[in-house]
Amino acid sequence: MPGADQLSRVFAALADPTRRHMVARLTLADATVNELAEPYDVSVQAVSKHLRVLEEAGLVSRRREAQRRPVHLEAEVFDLMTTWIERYRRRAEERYQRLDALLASLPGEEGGETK
Amino acid sequence: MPGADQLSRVFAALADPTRRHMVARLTLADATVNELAEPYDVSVQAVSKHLRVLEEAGLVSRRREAQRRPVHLEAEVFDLMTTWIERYRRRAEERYQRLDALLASLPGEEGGETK
DNA sequence: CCCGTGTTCAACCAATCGGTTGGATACCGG
DNA sequence: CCGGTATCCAACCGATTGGTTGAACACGGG
Repeated sequence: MPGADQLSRVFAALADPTRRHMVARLTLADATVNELAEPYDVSVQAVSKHLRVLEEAGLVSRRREAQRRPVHLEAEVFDLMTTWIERYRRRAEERYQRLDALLASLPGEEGGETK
Repeated sequence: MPGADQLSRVFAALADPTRRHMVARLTLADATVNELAEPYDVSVQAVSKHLRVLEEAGLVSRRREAQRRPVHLEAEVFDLMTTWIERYRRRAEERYQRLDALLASLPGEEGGETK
């Protein structure tokens, strides 16, 4: 969507299985729109639209090469997601550790809610 | 999307900044719908809808506790994403290494830049 | 028991999405 | 310059999204 931040765009782009599949294919080699369209039974224009979504998310770039416009994966954008995910995963794990410590320090049966 | 796979659901769920913010908050502590709704100027029903999206993605669960229904983060689902991401990031990196090796082995004039 | 608080369900709405078809546009080879 | 191939832009369509409001449901405490 228009004013969306890049992280939202990246997640949204990868929410579509067709686009994930294209990204997977592009880890092997750059490809043209027609090559990318071949495995699916949708129109080339639909694939072109998917590529625009991936491009606006910063996941791919296109260069001009004669009539062709090969698509190239920009894998660094993955870091944006992993940074976000790892940050909160770490926080969640720390929370579990605190909870475990609390439970371990409790003397007995059930007890006093300290909140 | 009804028939979507879980990976698509997780990516789609996190494509919304409000939902990402809720997930971030839930790494600190479980919370009720009303507590989660408080920071935003949308209706409680809208927040309830967001929670349903997160729940269908497997990112949160809800238990019943008197009248309240506290929401709990299920952080393991993050692994689904990191597995996917790391798999293709690795492939992309391997591809770069092959490309570098190829370039290094070329009898080239310019560019023997080994970095 | 029933009132109030917390949450969900249902209908509706505008905007967006993923797809289509049809018509530009860009570039190369003859 | 002209034709062909590759790609994009524009208009349209049905389904989904994120939001609204209003009513229903589920409990626990006086």
